[in-house]
This record gives sequence, structure tokens and C-alpha cells, in this order.
Amino acid sequence: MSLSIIEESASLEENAIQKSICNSVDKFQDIIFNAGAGAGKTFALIESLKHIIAVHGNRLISHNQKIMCITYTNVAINEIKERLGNSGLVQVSTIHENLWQLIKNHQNELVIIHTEKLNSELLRLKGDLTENQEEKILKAFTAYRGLEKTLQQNFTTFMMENKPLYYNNYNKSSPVIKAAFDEVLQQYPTIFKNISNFKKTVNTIFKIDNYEQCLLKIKENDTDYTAIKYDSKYNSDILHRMLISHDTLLEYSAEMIKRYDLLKRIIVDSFPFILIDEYQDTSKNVIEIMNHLSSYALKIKRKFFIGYFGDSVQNIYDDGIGNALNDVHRNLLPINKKFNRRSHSEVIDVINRIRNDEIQQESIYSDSVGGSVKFYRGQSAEKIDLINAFTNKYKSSWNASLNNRLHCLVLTNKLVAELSGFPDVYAYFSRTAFYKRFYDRLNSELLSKETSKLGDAPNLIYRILRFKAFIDNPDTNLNNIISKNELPALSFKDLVKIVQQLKCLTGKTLNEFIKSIFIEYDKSDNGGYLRGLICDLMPIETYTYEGFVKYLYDKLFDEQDDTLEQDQVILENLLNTDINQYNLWLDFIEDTQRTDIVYHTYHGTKGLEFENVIIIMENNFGTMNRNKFSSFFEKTIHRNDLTDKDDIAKFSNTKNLLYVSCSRAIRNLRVLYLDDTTKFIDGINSIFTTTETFSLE
DNA sequence: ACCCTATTGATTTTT
DNA sequence: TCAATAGGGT
Repeated sequence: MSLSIIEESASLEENAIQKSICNSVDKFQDIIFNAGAGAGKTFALIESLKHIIAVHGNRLISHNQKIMCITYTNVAINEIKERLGNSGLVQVSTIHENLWQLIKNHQNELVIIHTEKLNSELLRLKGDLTENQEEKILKAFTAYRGLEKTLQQNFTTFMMENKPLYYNNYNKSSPVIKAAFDEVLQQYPTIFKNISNFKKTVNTIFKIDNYEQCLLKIKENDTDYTAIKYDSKYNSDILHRMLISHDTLLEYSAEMIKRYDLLKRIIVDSFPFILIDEYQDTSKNVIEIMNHLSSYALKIKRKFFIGYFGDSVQNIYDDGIGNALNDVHRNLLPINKKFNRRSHSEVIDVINRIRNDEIQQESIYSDSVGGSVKFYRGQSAEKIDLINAFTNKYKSSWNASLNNRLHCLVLTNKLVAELSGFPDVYAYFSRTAFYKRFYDRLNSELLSKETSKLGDAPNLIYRILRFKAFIDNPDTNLNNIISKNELPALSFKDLVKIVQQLKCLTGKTLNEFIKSIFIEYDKSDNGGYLRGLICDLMPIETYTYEGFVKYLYDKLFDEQDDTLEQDQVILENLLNTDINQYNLWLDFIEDTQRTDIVYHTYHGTKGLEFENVIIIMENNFGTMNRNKFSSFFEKTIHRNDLTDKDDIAKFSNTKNLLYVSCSRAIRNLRVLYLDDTTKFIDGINSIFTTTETFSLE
């Protein structure tokens, strides 16, 4: 058994690192704790929290103060709370939740900042629309700018008066929109030449009006416009309805804290210790907030500690501060941890070469040898076949089983869906009008592992499948289906009838299953138990098959009076997809796959670890990020010579993603590269030492 | 043969 | 939302 022996010297050294963190805490010296993948970073954070509680706890209690622990995700909150145990002294929350709690009670000041934001946005929008700037981005407004001042005014007035007409036709094809505005078409031929430019122009005109109206309402002290609202469920601001989202919340908070000393004082006095988990993912605004607090505490001579815990190389999202932290928050004492508690030394060697910086890890275990890393090159027109052949090869040679799974990392969710066995579910959802229009919501609303984030249509199907899984499972207790209150009230005869009815709910496709539900629904008497079950299951208007289809249609397609034929076809395909695909989809979102091979996106594995990892790699990351990996390997040998800012940013972004994915492996790591590697084989070898070929034969 | 517009299909993730 | 491509017009 490897990874089991820790020499005393290593143990002492690890303790010494923890001690230096605790010493800094006691001296109120702000720190940045850098630890690579698998170093036990969260462990260090928890130990530090425990230290603060033990040493400073009594003083905190007597001053009615708390420790603030900020994380990036709600999942991380739960993990920390669980590992720390109950402590009233530590407030664990996400930065957004935390800042909102702090600023939401100061609405007068918030509205002032909001007003300023609206004014500056107005200035920008008006500039875009009217000033003759020759920037390429503003090309959409050239037609409008070309109009006479009075014509501009007339056009604006006309559009304002015809808002319903505009929005009713918004998603229709270009000829339909042109026909709808036939009346004005002659007057403004230039503006109708290009429909997407027309839409951009009109949207901007409406936005300007919305903002102006909003400013007016604020000035008039309209009761609906006296407070800012923050909604974490939505991804974008609706400024004119006083509604802000994530980024703007951080922006406003930073401004509030910068501006109002009293707010700084409240925070510094209530939270003398602030610990930030995964600092590389927090945005610049947050670091600026911390920096303001820190200088203010110094100014008013308060004891105040900020500790950043993270790893700049694991920053894989663009808005994270990454290694720019030291530029914003200066005079942080760096504390590095070089031990790795996760992987075998063969894996550690590779991830060290990927990051190639001052954090060169070594295993804390003296028996760390025993893993293996190999890089394969393989090309085939049949990508999926090649990937399956490769994973199957290792499935047998590593004796993969439910207890010893093989985890396969690919770049896109589409490929995850295809390899996981539900390609059609993904494909048909992506073709619906709704998810074409809100393309960025497809992955989160269809593949989210948090069911509260599922979209309306996926959620309805999810509930039905969950219900089906209960029925199909021979171990299911009736209690799981029938609520405990009602079970005793049912006679034995009733129960037998219900069980018989439930057994009739089957189908080879989703469609057949749904139909069987409504057949039994109709058979069931009005007050019958099954009816109640089905009504609880579906939030639809009429409990018929047609009612169900209508619900899906309304959620997945544009709500138009005329149903389009192609939409019908997509919906039919969606419903006629094999129920097994849906079962595999259910397993995926519930993370209960009953397969030896489990597929993930690279990004989705952050924070996880697996014994056996296979990474599928290619030149491109989709079509919009071409040559991501090929150019990384081309540049890696000369990485220190890079000068262009964009080149450096691109390089580190890929480096970080590669680091995060390779560092998931505990024992075995394989990479399969699906494109020609001749041009950058030296780069690959500089990290993986050698390569081998893999082909279908 | 070229230019412009309309339509189509697409990276990842969190708050 | 945005880039790539298909398609129409000159």
C-alpha cells in the first residue's frame, strides 16, 4: 500500500508551515497562502479557523465579533461548515451573500451610487448612438447617425409609440419584420437595410429611455424606486428596475466601502479576521474592498487580519484575480506549501513541469512511487469510436469497476452527453427555440448537478424520471411515493389498486411513459390517490397528455399563436427519445452513474480527485477557441520569452486548465491527443517526457 | 468575382 | 451574444 508513510521530518515541516500561518494571524500580518493542487489547502484553512477560535475566541465573544470566512461557491461553504463543525464564531458565506448583507441596509447611499451608474451608462449609450466615433463596434449605429436630427427624433418617437409591434415581431424573420414596419420603411430606408443593426439601434433607444425614466422616478421618490434589489438567480442587471446582479453588486460594494468610512468601520469592528478561500477566483473588486479595509484598519489603529488561501495556477475563469493579487493588495506575507498529499510522485512530476514556477511540489509520503503517466497520440475520423476504444483498453487493464472507476475528462458538455449515452437528449434540447435564444443557459439548465438550477422543461422531465425511478426500484418503500400521513388512511384494497396502477406506468420512450401516466390518470377516479400523485408531480394546467405537451411547448419554444412545423418535429423527437437515454441523463445530473467509466468536463472536476484519470485533448477548444492546446505546447518551451500581454494571458489560461485537469489523478493518468502533434511534439515531451501512438486497430 | 446581409450554430463555470 | 457560413444581389 503506497501513500501511507509520512516521515517525521516531513510531518514536522508541515506543522511548521501551519505554525507560521498561525503566527501571522496572531501578529495581524496579512498573508497569502499558496499551495498547489492536493496540498491540503482547505485543511490549512480549517486549522487556521480553529486556531483563531482557540486563541482569540473569548475576546471575540466579549466584543461581539466574528471571523469572516469567504468562499467562492455554495458547495465550498457546506464543505467548510461540515469540516469545521458548529461554531457560532465563524460566519461562512460567499462573497456576494456577505457583501449584500453588509450593504443592503444602506439604501440611501446605494441609490446614490446607482444614480451615478445610470448617468454614466446613459452618457455612454448616447455617445455610442450619436457621436461620430469610428470604432468598429459601433458600426451598428451608422445608419441612425446618418439621419437628420429631426428624422432621428421622429424615428425615436415612432418606435417608442410602437413598442408592442416591435416586440411582437422581434424574433421573426427579417422579411416579416420589414413587412410589419412597411409604413416607416420608406421614410428610413437606410435604417432598415440591416435588421440586426436596426434591432441594436432600437434596443439602445429603448434602453436610454428606460434609464431616463428610472432616473426621473428616483428623483420623484417613487416608492418603487427607493431601494436596490439583488437577485443571485439572474445573470444580468436590469438597472432601470433597480435590479442588480453579481458583478454590479461587487462594483457597488467596492464603491460603497471606498466612499463611506462608517461602513469600513462597521466591517473592521465586526470582523477582525477575514479568511478568503480560493482567492484566485475572486474578482478584482473584492481584493480592492479588502485592501481598503486593511488600510482603514491601519489608519484607525484596529487589529485586523486578512488571509488569502489559494493557488494562482488554479484560476481557470477569466474574471478571477489570479496572480495579479499582489498588485492590488500589497505587503502580503507569502507562505508556500510544497507538499502534495494526493498523488503519486509520477503524477506530481508532470504537474510540476506544467506549472513550472516556485511551487514545485513533493509528496509528503515517503512511499509515493507507484503511479504512471502516459501521453498518447491518436487520430481517427471516428472520434467517438477512438475515445471509446481508448477508455475500454484502460477499463480492462486497470480493472475498472464500480469501486475503482475510471474518470474521463473531455472539453465540452456536448461530448460528455454523447459519451455518457444521452446524445439525443442534449441535441434536441439544444435545438429548441428557447435554448437557441438563450444558448448560454443550456448547459446550466440541462446538465446542472444542482436540481434547483434546472430549467422549467428539464425540471419537469427530471421530476417525472425521479418518480419513474422510484416505481422501477424494487427496493422502494411505499413511503417514498405515498406521503406518511396518507398511508395509514388507505385500505389494503386501495393500496393493491395503487400498486397495480403504478406498475402500468411504463414505456420505451419518454412519450410512451407520459401517455401511460395519463391513461392511468383517466382510469383513476376523481378523488383517487393516483390523481393526487400526478397533480403533485406536474405543474401543468390541464392534466391530459395534450396539457403536458403544451407545457413543454410553451417553455421550449416561442409563445406564438401559430405553432411552427419544425418546432413540432423537435418536440416530437425530444419525446420519442429512448427512455434509457433519459435514465442516463438522470444518473448524470444526480451523479449516480452505474457505469465503470464516468465522464466530466475539464472545468467540472475542479476540487475533485480520482484514482484513474483519462484526459481527451485536441488542438481546439470548440470552434471559438481554436488551437488552444496546440499553441500551448508550441509555446511552452519558450514560455519565459512571451511578451505580448494577450499571449501571456492565453498561455496561462491553458496552462492552468491543463494543471487543474492533470492534478486530479491520484495514481494513473493518461492523455489521448486527437490531432497531429508533429509541430509541437517537443513541447509535449518537455512535460510528459515521451509519447506513444494509439489507433483503432 | 465580390460584397453585403441573413441565418445558423456554438466553450467552460460561479455568484 | 457572436463568429462563421450560406446565400442573394450586383
